[in-house]
Amino acid sequence: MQIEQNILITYGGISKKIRKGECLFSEGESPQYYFQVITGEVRLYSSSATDKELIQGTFKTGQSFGEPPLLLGRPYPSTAQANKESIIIRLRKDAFLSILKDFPETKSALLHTFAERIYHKATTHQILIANTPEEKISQFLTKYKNEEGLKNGSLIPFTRQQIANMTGLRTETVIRTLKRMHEEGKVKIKNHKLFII
Amino acid sequence: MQIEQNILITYGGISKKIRKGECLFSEGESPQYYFQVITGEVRLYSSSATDKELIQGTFKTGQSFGEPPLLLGRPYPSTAQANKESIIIRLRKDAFLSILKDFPETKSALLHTFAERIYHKATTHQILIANTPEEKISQFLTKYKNEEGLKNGSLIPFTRQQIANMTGLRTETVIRTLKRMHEEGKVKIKNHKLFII
DNA sequence: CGGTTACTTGACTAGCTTCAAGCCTTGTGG
DNA sequence: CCACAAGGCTTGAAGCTAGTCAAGTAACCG
Repeated sequence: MQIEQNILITYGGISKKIRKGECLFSEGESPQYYFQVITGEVRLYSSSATDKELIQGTFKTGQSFGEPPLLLGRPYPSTAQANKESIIIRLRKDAFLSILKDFPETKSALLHTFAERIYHKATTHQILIANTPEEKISQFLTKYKNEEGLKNGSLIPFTRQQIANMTGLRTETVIRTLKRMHEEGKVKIKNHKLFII
Repeated sequence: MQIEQNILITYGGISKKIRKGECLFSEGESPQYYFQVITGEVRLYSSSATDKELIQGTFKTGQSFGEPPLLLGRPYPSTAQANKESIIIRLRKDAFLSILKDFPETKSALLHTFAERIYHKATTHQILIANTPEEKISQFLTKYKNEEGLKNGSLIPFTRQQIANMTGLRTETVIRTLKRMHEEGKVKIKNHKLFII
C-alpha cells in the first residue's frame, strides 16, 4: 500500500535515512510504527533456530510493510532490514489509525494490498512443500517470472543465497541443482548469471 | 470475518447444504462468490504436482473464506472442500462489494481478518524451514495450541497424514518422530491418539 | 588493486523417503 | 448387534540425497 507523502507528513510522519544492513524492527519486538519506503529496498525475513533465514518479502519505493502485526498488536514474526541505503517514513500507530479513519480509500487500498499478500503467500507456500529441490526452484522461478511479467531469457536478479532463503534450501544445493538444470536446458547460466528460458 | 446473516440474506445471499467431500470451488477456477460457513467445516487446500496436498486453512461457523482471489479477480490457488456436512451461505461478488461499501465496519473487520491470515501464514512459513522433523512438528503443535487456546493434555484433531501435509513431511516420518517424542515425554500418544503436553 | 562477497567443487554422512506389508479403529450395512 | 470394508496407523529394510564441512576460485566494489 502507499499513502501520499504529504498526508504522512501532516499526520506526523518522519522520514529517516537508513544505512544498508540497518534494521527497522526485529523479530519478537512490539510494533509501534507504520513504515513506508521512499527510496531503497527493505527485506523482511525470519530466522529459524539455526542460521537459516527465510525471506518473507521485499519492499521497494512506495510500499509499506509490517502493518499486520501493527494492526493486531502482536510481536513481529520477522525482521526488517535495509538491503541498500534507503529512506523510510515512519508514523506512530495512532496516527496511522487516524489516517485509516479519515481517508476511507486508504482502507480500501490496504485491503487490496492484504489480499495480494495473502494470495502471494498461498502460492509461496506451495514452493516450500515441493518434494525435490528442482521442483522448488522451478516453481519459484516460474512464479517470479509471472509476477514480474518477465520474458524468456530474462536475468534473475537474485543470488544463490537469496534463492536458497526463499525456497528453504541450502546455497550448495541451489548451485548444484541450477547447474544440472542448465545442463538439461531448463535454465541458462552465463558468467555465473542466471537466466530463465 | 463474519457478516450478519440477515444482511447476507438481504443482499441476496443463498444458503446451501453441502455434503461431506463436496467442493465449493476448485483450484484454477474464477471466483464469483463470497462464502461464509453457517455450520460445519470447510478445508482449503492446494495440491502440488505430486499427490501431496497442502492445507491452506480450515474454516468453521461464522468464518468466510476465499475472499482474496474474489477481490483480486484472480483464479483460486486452492480448492475448498467440506470436511463434513455443512451449510454455507454464498453471495454474488457485486453484492459483497455493496455490503463492504454500505457497512464500513465490515471493511474494518475484513482488514483485521486479513491481517490475522497474513500473520498466520508468516508464522506457518517458519515451520516449513525448520531443519529437523521434530522442530517442525513441535512448532506446528505449539502454534496450534496457542491459536486454539488449548490446555495441556488436549487432543490434537489431526491425522498423521494431515500433520505431514502441513509440515511438508511424509506420513511415516511424522509417525516415527511422534513416537520418539512420546518416548521422550514431549507429547502423549494413547490409542493412536495424539495429545499435547 | 586489495578486500569482500558470491560462487563452486568434492567427499562424507545422517536421516528422510520410499516401498512393502501388516495391524488397528471406525463406521456402515445387513 | 456383528462382520466387514476402508482408511488410518505402524514397522522394517534399503537407498538416495540434501545437508555439512572445508577449501578454493571468480566477480564486484571502492
